[in-house]
Amino acid sequence: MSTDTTGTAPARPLVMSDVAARAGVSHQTVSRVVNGHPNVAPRTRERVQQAIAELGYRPNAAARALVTGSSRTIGLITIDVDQYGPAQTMIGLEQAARAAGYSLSVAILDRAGGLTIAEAVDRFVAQSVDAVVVHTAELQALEALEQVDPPVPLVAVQMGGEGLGTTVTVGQEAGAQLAVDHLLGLGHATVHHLAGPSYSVEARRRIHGWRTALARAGAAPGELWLGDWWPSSGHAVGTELARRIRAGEQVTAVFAGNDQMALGLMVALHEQGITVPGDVSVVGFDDVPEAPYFSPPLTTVRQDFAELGRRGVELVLARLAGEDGGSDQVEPRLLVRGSTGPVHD
Amino acid sequence: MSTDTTGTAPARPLVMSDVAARAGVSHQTVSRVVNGHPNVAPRTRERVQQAIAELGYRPNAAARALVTGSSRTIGLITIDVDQYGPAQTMIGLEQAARAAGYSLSVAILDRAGGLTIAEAVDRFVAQSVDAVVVHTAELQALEALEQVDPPVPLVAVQMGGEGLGTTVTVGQEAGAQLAVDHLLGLGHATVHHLAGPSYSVEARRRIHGWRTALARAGAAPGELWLGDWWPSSGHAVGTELARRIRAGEQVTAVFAGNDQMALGLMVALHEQGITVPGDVSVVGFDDVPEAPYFSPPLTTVRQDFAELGRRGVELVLARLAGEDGGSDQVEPRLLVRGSTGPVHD
DNA sequence: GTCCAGCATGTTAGCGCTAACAAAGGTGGT
DNA sequence: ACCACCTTTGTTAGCGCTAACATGCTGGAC
Repeated sequence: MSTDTTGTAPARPLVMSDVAARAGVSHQTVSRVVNGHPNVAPRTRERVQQAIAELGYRPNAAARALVTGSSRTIGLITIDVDQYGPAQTMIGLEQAARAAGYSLSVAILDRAGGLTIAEAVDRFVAQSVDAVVVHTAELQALEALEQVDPPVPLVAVQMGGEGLGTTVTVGQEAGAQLAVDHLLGLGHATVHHLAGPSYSVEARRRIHGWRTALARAGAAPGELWLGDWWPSSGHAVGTELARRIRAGEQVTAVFAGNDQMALGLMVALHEQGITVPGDVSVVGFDDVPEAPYFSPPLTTVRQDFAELGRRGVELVLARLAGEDGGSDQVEPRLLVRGSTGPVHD
Repeated sequence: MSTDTTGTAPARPLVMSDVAARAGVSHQTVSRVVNGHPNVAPRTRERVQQAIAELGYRPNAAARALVTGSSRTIGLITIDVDQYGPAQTMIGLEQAARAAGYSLSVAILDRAGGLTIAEAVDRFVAQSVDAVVVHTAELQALEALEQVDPPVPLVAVQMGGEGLGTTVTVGQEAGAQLAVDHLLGLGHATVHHLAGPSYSVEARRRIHGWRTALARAGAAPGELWLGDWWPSSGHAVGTELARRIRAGEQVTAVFAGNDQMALGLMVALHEQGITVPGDVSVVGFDDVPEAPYFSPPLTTVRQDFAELGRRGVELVLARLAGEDGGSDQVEPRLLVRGSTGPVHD
């Protein structure tokens, strides 16, 4: 791919003075061209650029990082990238970062505690990253984060914490409200909630939004169950729920904390002879690509995960430019499909 | 998290000579301790380590990279991390890399061509990464890769290409064979295949495995359809297939190239009144976490994606240690669930 | 006791780059 | 014609670290 007029691959890596020699200038002039400094004569600039192209020269990032103190790298601390949402956010982040000339270094936390947030931040600082983005909704991580005071900007994405400075979040409360209002609008007396695990800040905020929306509408409080985001937990809750419905309890609407739990729930209800949306309406959260192909197709609240990542980078750049950046929020929206319908009595 | 007996956060970043001064030794001795060199007196070593701990010193990675030419970073070029498999592989890679003391820098290709493989490799080389791992099954990327000759080890993961040097792959042919044999064993006359897109090397290898398995068993050749990995393409094929079945065609077994297409296919068949596995048996590929909760639960071929990532790092380390490493393969296995059954006539 | 091996530690140079300063050349106002 | 000033280019120093070499010391062989 690289133009190489000499015909041979350079054994020794090229350095700035190789380019300088070829262009007949000093290495400093090459540096000025590479970094786009203004005071270079157009003809000189052109000659240097040609030498760079002919040689296929690339500046050494380590040397540059050493002298400038900046590596043009953003460190991303994330978790659960095997889930659709976090993966999408990472994609959004990487692309926005690259567009701004930064590369992305990634540390993946695991619940087993192989790496703590503080360690990850520490590693990134030693790596001279220019900023750290933390993408997690874990309460524990959030608490740990408050202890950390890195010498570089730190931006939190999808965490609902207070006192954390720069943060981008999805409007979880608004999303929950959308789901609840939709179900109440269909005539359901109340809405029950299958929430994500208690260590998740997102889950907590959805619970809060759900409670608030019910209260605001004057509906009876619903029941709360906790899952772990995965289909199996939805399945377990669904099995128990079906038993209670057959025993005569009135449960007609469930708002699940994510699509995967909604899936498990619907399958369990179906296995037990409860129909969706005939007997029970179900709303999910996320809008994973499979959601339209569940049986029935899932009504859900879409989060724009990639946008979250892009906004995260925007905040990073703002902080790097010395601005405050403040905090930002991405708004979710409701997609009505086949898993919700009016109450049948 | 860091011990800080001075009580104040250091404004100026700590350098090696700060530690040296505190421990009463030269900066070189500190360097020796940090790098675990043998010829340091135990008492001196201890004193230095204590100074490091007290000060919270971390060596500057850029300076080290500059002088050693190694950044202890592995560059990962990947694609489709929003799919379960690639995301899992990335997790496996990151954890294995971190365990070996390397950090991971990530570049995400997109089909829109925002970044080419050659550019990504180039960027990583300029970043002084110690090795590059490419994780993609795109034919185009594979071809581009053959043009690239980076000055660092390059390991390909999940690409079935030849002439690419060090490679880790999942045994796609073996996986396809498992699926076909299972279906033939249930009495199906032949097996049709809903494959992934033609730019995918994995898809091609599964097609090859499927053809071979049918031929080896003496079964009639099946029909081939191409999808794009996503549920919607499976749905389109399923709709057409149902029409033909109702028109009297004999189609009783389909092997789908991944679980998501199998999902779309099953939903379409169901919508058209064709039962699974009563009328048609379906086998998927991947074993995504949702697969047991499809209707019916999906029989599928599990790939151990995380293992793929770990093996990739093993090969990188072998190459870095000067060994050949050769190539490696991870074997898939069949999980029989509810979407396959005997033929009904 | 002498000598040299071998260990512990210090000193120096330099990785490739950018920042700061220095020098040379050109321009325009008077 | 002269000087002030700006533009262009070059020279030098140093970022924080490791490698290579230098030094001083201890201890066993003879």
